[in-house]
Amino acid sequence: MCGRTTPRQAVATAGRCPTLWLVRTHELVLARIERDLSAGRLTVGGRLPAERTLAAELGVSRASVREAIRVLEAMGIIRTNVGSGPDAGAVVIDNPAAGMTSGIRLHVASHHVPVGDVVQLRVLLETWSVARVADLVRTAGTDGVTPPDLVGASEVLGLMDESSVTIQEFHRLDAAFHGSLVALSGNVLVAAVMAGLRGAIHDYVLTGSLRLPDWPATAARLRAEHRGILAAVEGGAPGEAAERVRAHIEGFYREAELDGATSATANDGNRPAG
Amino acid sequence: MCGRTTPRQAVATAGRCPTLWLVRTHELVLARIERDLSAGRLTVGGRLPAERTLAAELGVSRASVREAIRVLEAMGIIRTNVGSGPDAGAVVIDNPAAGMTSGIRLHVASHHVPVGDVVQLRVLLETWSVARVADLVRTAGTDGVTPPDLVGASEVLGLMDESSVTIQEFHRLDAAFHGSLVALSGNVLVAAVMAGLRGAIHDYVLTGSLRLPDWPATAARLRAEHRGILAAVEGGAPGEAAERVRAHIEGFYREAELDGATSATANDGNRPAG
DNA sequence: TCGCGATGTGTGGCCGGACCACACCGCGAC
DNA sequence: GTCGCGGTGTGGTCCGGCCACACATCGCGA
Repeated sequence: MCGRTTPRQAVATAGRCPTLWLVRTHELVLARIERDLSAGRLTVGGRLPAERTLAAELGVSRASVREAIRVLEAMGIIRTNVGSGPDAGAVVIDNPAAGMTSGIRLHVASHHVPVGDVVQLRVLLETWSVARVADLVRTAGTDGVTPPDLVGASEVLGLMDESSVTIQEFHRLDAAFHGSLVALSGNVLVAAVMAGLRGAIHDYVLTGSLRLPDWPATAARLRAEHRGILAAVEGGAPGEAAERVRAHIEGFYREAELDGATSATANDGNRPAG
Repeated sequence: MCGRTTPRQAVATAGRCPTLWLVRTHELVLARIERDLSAGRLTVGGRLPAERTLAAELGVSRASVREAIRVLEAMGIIRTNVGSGPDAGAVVIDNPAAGMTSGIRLHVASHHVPVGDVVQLRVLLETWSVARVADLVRTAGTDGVTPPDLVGASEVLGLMDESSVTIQEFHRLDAAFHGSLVALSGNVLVAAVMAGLRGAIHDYVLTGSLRLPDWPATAARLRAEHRGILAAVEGGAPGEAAERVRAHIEGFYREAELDGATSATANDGNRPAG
């Protein structure tokens, strides 16, 4: 036996311990939950069994259950709450962006993923998204496709025009605008990755903005570019929308001097602005 | 005080507990490690302090440290090993794909991210990558750019020609081929996301392949398509390479009947906008 | 009868201590 | 010199406990 005599040892027919059953205990819990998710026994909004219950059911310690729950929480699969009532316990949510955000942020922190790569991927996803949405606008009606609803994005732009918005609020609204456009592309995974990218470098963006010599001027330019992007989308011009988005994003990162060398071509001069 | 009197309580100047210091203990550990990573005190290949040491340093319990370590492990930031020696303990690695894989897989399992969305994103990333690599080939030499090294990809194709490869091996090599092309694009984040996408739906692909009526024929077609993609890349033809990749991926998923409705617009053909 | 405080119950959060298997390291016997 | 064996430090696992929290219930007094 191993690690104290335990119910789990009853499963191992015979012999040594960890290397033999070759999965750590918390992975066993993860597997169980993933199965429940897959089989539909657990759906968004549902609740996991209580930690103590789950531990007893699986014959593992509560500590192992908690480790698994932490992982799921980090992935944006569940959310935990103390207390009692309908919202207490570990409820299944679906927030892929959360996991993306922390994961990417950590890898950026470990200096293995350059900020430039993040920006590059963001440009790729976002140009694709707006092009797609613009194309939906263009083809709407011709084949029964309902046109995408752009009022949300438009309203956000209205809020950004308020002169009282702080830099923080501005970026929050900016995220909302870009996010709503990407969401209209219909691909939830792309939207999640996008949100993750944004979140991962949010601090960089904020500190970069605070360094800008003339934020009001920059903000005004960004507002105008947003209008232009939205107009291109509303006009059903995929190519123009994509190009405007590309210029918008790359321009800002260049101005904020966040265009750190991409892992791509670190050798050729990728610091055009000086 | 709260949760038994503990060193940590000394930090809280006064008052209630969890909601007041509003971060869970393991997040405190995560923050510390992220700081160390960011500051370069912790680099790839380095080792975290022992769990007991870390717990003592931060004034938290070993359980909380372990929860944080589980999260980092799930993200592909660290890898843990028992025993002693240079490889023991929690060593910093950098495997973003691992976190992506499990994260995406879980969200697919929870029925919130359709397989079709995964495929769509894969097509987007991979067409971009091969187009980029092909463009690098095309412009190589003209401005001091060293041409990408395609021998690795070519060798993998050679291995796939062996008649003895099983379906499992075939898909492993297929992943290696696509992975090497994406890696040549130079964007490590794109490569990581790609690997994550592949891993997340690997089981689907495998079972889908086993269902195919005539696997040898399919395999032969896939091999030919790989050759075509590689030729287009080697020939410096971005557009052709991208189109071949798109057809290759979409064709396979359609044949294997894995092109489940995308969350996007299940009605129109999921053409990448344009 | 109605309102409201005290009490009960189930939840996650956290702790400390314990034991195990493992891998290495160095000492001592041969 | 070589071999064997115990010491040491590591993660892996478990147990039992206590706390704060939020809700549900009951009982008491107005």
